[in-house]
Amino acid sequence: MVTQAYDAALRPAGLRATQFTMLSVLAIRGRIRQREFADILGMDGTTLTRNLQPLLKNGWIQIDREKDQRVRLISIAKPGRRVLDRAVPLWREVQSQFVTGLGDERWSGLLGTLATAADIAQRD
Amino acid sequence: MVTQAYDAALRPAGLRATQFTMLSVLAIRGRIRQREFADILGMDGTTLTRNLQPLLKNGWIQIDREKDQRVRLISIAKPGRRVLDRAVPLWREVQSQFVTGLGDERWSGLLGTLATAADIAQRD
DNA sequence: GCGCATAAGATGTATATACATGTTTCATGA
DNA sequence: TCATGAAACATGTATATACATCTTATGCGC
Repeated sequence: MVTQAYDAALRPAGLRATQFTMLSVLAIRGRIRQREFADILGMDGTTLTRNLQPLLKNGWIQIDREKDQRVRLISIAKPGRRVLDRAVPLWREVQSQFVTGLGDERWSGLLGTLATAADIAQRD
Repeated sequence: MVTQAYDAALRPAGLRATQFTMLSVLAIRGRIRQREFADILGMDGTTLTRNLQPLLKNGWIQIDREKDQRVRLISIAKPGRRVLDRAVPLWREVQSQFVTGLGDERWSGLLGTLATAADIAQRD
């Protein structure tokens, strides 16, 4: 339900929640190896390979090689920055609805609890 | 990451987390209308239509009609109960890892916070 | 009883997700 | 130097997810 709310809020910008997250990471981190990108997103490597396709198709990202020909370097392209800029206010709006609705206490508690849950999930 | 942990734990039983949830609801609630089933799961109606297919293919559920020919009544079938029975101990194991790892305090806090988040998500 | 709005599902299309496995490239030890 | 194992990524296949739209069946007003 939460993902549906974020998807609905971002729809006017033409972005899904996953795509918004991916472009945001690229905007903040700059050019990054595909492998490291998958780790940051907590996403299986093969999932990332598929999820890059819509972004590439729209010209929102760029993929380069380095000396090591196995590695792909992912970066956000100018059209990607434009669509991200249009999406950020929409994201802020829905984000603030959740933060305000939950209150600072429960909001920060949620972040901490989910981080711990992710740790537990990776222990196995 | 959490879903991946549940999927991995349930794999020996041949169930995905979503399928475990669906069969559990059917086991508890008995025969139920497809529409109401979707509401309980917080799942779009068309998503439920697709998600029923693997369960049907495996003979785990049964679909009946009632007087109103538009309505489909979903119920768990015997093979579904068997696979669910095998899966429950696996689910308990991974479930207890999260509950124990988080502690009762944060666990119950998480349940309450997520319920509120779902309310907020549905307000729009 | 008829027409029409509505309810319940199904279908077309697109994205998201991951496991098993395949391919290419690199590093490393004999 | 060369075989071999490992790293990085892609592909085959299956499931999960939802929006737009379609089909079919009901209910309701007149």
